Amino acid sequence: MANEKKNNYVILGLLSHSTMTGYEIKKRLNTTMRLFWNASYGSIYPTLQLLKKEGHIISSETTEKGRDKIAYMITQKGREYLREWLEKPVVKDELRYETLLKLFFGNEVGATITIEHIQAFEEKIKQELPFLKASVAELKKLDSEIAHRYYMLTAMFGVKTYEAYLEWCEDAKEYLEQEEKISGKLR
Amino acid sequence: MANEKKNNYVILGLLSHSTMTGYEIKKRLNTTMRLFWNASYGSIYPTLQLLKKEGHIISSETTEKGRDKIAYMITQKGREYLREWLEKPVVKDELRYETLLKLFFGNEVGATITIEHIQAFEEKIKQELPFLKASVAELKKLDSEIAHRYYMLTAMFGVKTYEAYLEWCEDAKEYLEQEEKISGKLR
DNA sequence: GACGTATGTATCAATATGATATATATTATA
DNA sequence: TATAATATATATCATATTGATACATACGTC
Repeated sequence: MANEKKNNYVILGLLSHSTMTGYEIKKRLNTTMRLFWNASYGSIYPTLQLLKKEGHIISSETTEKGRDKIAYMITQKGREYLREWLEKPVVKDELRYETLLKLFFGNEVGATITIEHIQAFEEKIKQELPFLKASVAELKKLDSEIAHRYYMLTAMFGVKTYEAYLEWCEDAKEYLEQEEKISGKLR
Repeated sequence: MANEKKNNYVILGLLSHSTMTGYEIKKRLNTTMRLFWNASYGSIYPTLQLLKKEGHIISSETTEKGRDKIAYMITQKGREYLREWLEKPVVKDELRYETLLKLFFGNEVGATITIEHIQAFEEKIKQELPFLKASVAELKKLDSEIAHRYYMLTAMFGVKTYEAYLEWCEDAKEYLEQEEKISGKLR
């Protein structure tokens, strides 16, 4: 098996929820899904064209007030292709924390700079957490609509992990501040 | 600015710790760093050749018992190049949870299959967590060696997040099992 | 009327993956 | 003691993906 082209499934998945344009797909990835996936325009538009050629989706072009837009809809064939993949076990979760990478090599630049990286990470998480919590609260109200319950799972995941991140940030900063004192004394 | 070529820094970072072969670099990524980064042979070997050409590393070839190996060592220039990057703020942490992706589209295949994905995720985490905890315990003993303290930070991160993952797995399964009952009744 | 932001589609060089090929060394197993 | 499996070691390549950029219209606001 060659390279898997996950984008096929990401796009089909979103189109299984509703008809969308490429632009709207990107917006979903940047909002609802930002916690666990991303894809660039450079992969979205070509993939849409391929999926269409393969009969997994169909398109309908409209001109709204002078601006062209192409909305895509999943076909039965596309739905089956998606399901096949969804039923297969997960191959690999792929995490690339640039923050942790810089931390891991932190000895090269010292505790002060490393603490700054942790601080920046903490601030970003603190900023996003309230929105995640608001999502969970709102989704709770829509509990009876089964489709929303799968979104809920990912939002719950976000809250749990983000809270763990924040706990770690405090621990990590404290741990490094000890070092700063030690190496400060030695100098 | 074009594409950043993070592999440059990953490799230089590892070589800042000690002299290594390409194979050893890959092994580190698969073990110590697996929690937060990965890179393939297909990028490691070409990058080593490029870094050498740019004077960021030097190589020494040896033939040990008929098997060739090329060990790479970081230069002063390489160290400065690495430091420059380490001092810059983090651009973006990139998380691609295939598990969450399949969950998010779970409505297409239903609760039973989705629970299986959660179960598989949980088992993987449960298997790895003890090793992470053992790392933390061992690194605690080496506390006085400052270089190890940065590794410790990432191991601590692993323990905190993995424990959060496990809590979420229980919540998520319970949440979905409710649905199974509901839709079971409706059928 | 000008400026910034949002909607919308598209392309491309640079980068990275995953598979595969090729060899030798070491360890386990029959 | 053969032999199979696994570990060490380097390398290449088709395919996938990013990040940047280009182009154009629409809308809000100062």
